[in-house]
Amino acid sequence: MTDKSKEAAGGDSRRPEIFHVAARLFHEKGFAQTSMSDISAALGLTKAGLYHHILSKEQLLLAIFNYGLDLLEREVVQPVAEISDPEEKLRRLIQKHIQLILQKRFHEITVILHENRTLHGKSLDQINQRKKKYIRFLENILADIARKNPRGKIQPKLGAFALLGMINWLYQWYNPRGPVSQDELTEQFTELFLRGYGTGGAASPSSPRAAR
Amino acid sequence: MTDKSKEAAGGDSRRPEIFHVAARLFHEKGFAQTSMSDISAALGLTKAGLYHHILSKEQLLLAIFNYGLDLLEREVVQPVAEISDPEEKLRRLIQKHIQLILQKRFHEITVILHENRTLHGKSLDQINQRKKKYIRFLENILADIARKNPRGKIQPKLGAFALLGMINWLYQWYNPRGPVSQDELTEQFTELFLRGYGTGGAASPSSPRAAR
Amino acid sequence: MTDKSKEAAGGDSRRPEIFHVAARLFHEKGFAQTSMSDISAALGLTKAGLYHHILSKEQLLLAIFNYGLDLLEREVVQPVAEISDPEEKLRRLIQKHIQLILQKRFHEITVILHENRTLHGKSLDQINQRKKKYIRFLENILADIARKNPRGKIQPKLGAFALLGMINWLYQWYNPRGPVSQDELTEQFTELFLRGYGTGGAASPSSPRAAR
Amino acid sequence: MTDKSKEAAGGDSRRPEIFHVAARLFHEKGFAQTSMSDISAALGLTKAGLYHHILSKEQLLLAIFNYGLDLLEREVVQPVAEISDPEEKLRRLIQKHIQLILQKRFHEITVILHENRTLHGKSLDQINQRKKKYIRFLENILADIARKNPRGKIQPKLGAFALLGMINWLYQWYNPRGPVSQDELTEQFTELFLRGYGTGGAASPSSPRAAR
DNA sequence: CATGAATGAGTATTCATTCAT
DNA sequence: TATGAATGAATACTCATTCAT
Repeated sequence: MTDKSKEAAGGDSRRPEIFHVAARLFHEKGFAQTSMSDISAALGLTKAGLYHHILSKEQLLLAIFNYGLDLLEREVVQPVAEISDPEEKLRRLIQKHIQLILQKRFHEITVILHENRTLHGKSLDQINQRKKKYIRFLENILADIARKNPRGKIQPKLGAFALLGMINWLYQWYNPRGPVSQDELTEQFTELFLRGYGTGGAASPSSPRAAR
Repeated sequence: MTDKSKEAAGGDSRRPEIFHVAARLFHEKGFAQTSMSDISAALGLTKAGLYHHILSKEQLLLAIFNYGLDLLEREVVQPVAEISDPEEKLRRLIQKHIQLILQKRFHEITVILHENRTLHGKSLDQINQRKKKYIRFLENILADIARKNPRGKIQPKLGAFALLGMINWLYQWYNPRGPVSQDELTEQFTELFLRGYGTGGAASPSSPRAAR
Repeated sequence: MTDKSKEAAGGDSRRPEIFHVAARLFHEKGFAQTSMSDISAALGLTKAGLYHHILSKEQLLLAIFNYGLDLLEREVVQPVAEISDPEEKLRRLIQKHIQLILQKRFHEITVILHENRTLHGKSLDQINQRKKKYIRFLENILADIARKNPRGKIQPKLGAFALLGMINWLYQWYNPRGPVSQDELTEQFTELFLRGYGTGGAASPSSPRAAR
Repeated sequence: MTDKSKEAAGGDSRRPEIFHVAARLFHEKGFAQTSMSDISAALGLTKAGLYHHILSKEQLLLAIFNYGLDLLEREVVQPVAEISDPEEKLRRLIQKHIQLILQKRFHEITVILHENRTLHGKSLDQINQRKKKYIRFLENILADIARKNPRGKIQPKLGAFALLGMINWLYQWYNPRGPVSQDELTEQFTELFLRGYGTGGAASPSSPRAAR
């Protein structure tokens, strides 16, 4: 509220730009290999100028983490939560999660995935809690499906981590300008996971369009 | 014989120990956040003493990468290559790859998975070639299965990366002292992927025992 | 304006002081034996503070070289170039060159003479070109004299290097507070070289006064 | 006399080779930039092996200095001392000194000229005394000439340093494979200096042959 | 004689951060 | 807001030298 509002979101219009540029650099070179000089230069600021907007390098990383997790909640969790059918929920979650990783604020998400061991103490705890919340959200969907469909033998927890592994690993290899389109990718990953988990193998009516 | 023996494998009995300790530290703190002082202290050496055995921090990382990829070839590729039935090949690869990540030289493998953007130039090229060789090995198995079993609709390339994502992501969450045993994990991941990829869902005769 | 102003000349008022102090230390102890710590301490700065003004030790040396060669051009070449009579040109060059070595920015010039093998690559090429330009300037004067005065049998090139050796060697032995005054030195070196090269031995009207 | 005779010359046949190789490296890269590793590698020894022959890097440099000054005395001073005519003495000294610098043990002599500020304390004093002895030897010759030939007005001390400057500077620029032969160089430098100093300008009967 | 292993002190350089202006 | 100057602590790496074997 006061002028010292570096931590609060209010009144600093350059902060989203700073987060995004920093996230891009953290993604490209790694957090430890990116200097505050790199970031300020990429922003057209001096080092001291950058410090007018942020408190420290670690707080900057924390802000990026929270920004990325905000996106995850807004772009994946919220739309999915509004759906009632569990299988349809899962289909949509896969589609939206892939979409998030591949298109929206790619760098912020990648930093979350890669700079796992970088945060410490309270910051780390806070982030881990938000991550766990998402995992439980996914686990619950899988448990609902399993209840309706006793054919499957996969534990929801293992299914959840398998699915997250499949999707999160994308940042290590998937090239959006390569031969596999995002729609194709989404369709095949959905098919692979749903059939593997023991849910109806046929493609659902909600055929994946990369809804934007 | 000369000082150059740092590059050759011969006659430096402390090198394996150095690799393992360094790999553990790189895994725990990250490559960039681990100082040569950390490594030498963990080895009970001075910094200069450590440099008697290695050429540079980057060469040390490269050596660890190659050591880990040697393990992958010896412990996963070679045993699997001797099998003839494609589906049996895949089952064994999943089992052996999980085993490698969870038990054998855990740190070396984790460093390979995590410190992707750290190497540069020729070292990076060399490592990437070895990685691609493994991916092609897995793709070929999947293609063989698809040929025998036209029911599946998953492209071998996407299947390969999905499987690698599932398994490699383990290092981010799996706790060997947690409630899920390694056998259980192996069984469920095998079931999930094989059924999802479109191969016979019934458990095969080679029920997974974490063969040691 | 940006951090890049290290390379440009503008707006860093401490740079001349830094050059001079560094040149003094390089002269006294040699480039390799002078540490950046020595230089920063002599300037009343920390090491990191020194690096705020310069890019590297090698760039610092290069800057000193160029500064010294600037002096040579301003204090020797330009005044001499305005004279028309070749013999008078030579007398003035000897006087001015001795003056430069013994009085003006002694250290900068000495570093140029002594730290010959220290620069590398492009920096070395650039400096060598500037040096060669001066040698050709002197050679041309000697060639002009030889044309007018066919008595002499000394090749201009050998004459030039002999003269440069005589004068540049001064930094190895001449003590300004010793029994030989700078005027006396100038007079005798002029006499020795002109008579030896085969030009009129009588003292010229421009009797050497160490003009300041 | 005992086995500890590292300092004495006796009983270590590899020492001359070591001196020469070290002198070459000191000349090429400078004393401070040459590591004991460089030297031992160039000799095909280990570092510790090198230390069986020498006491320290500084003692090694001192030994090279003394070796070079031994050469100067043997190859220049002794032959010249046997001549009686002063002018002939001077001619021969010029010829022999140039010869020493350009052919015989080039590196040892160059190190003496260049690594002036490197020695300290007693070693420096000892070397400086030997150097001064040579300068006085040359000064005496010039004084003898001046006594016979009152035409000259150059002080012997200044003449001596001028001549040493001309000749010693050769190591900075003269290329033995260039267009100027060593005989030509010797002849022209002799002519230049003798005429300049005020001694008979005509070439003497002892025309310079690069006596080997 | 020779060596592999080791070291204490030092080197140039970088970095996140601060502060007077 | 912004900056130029500055810093304390750290970083990867090197070096001359020693010593048990």
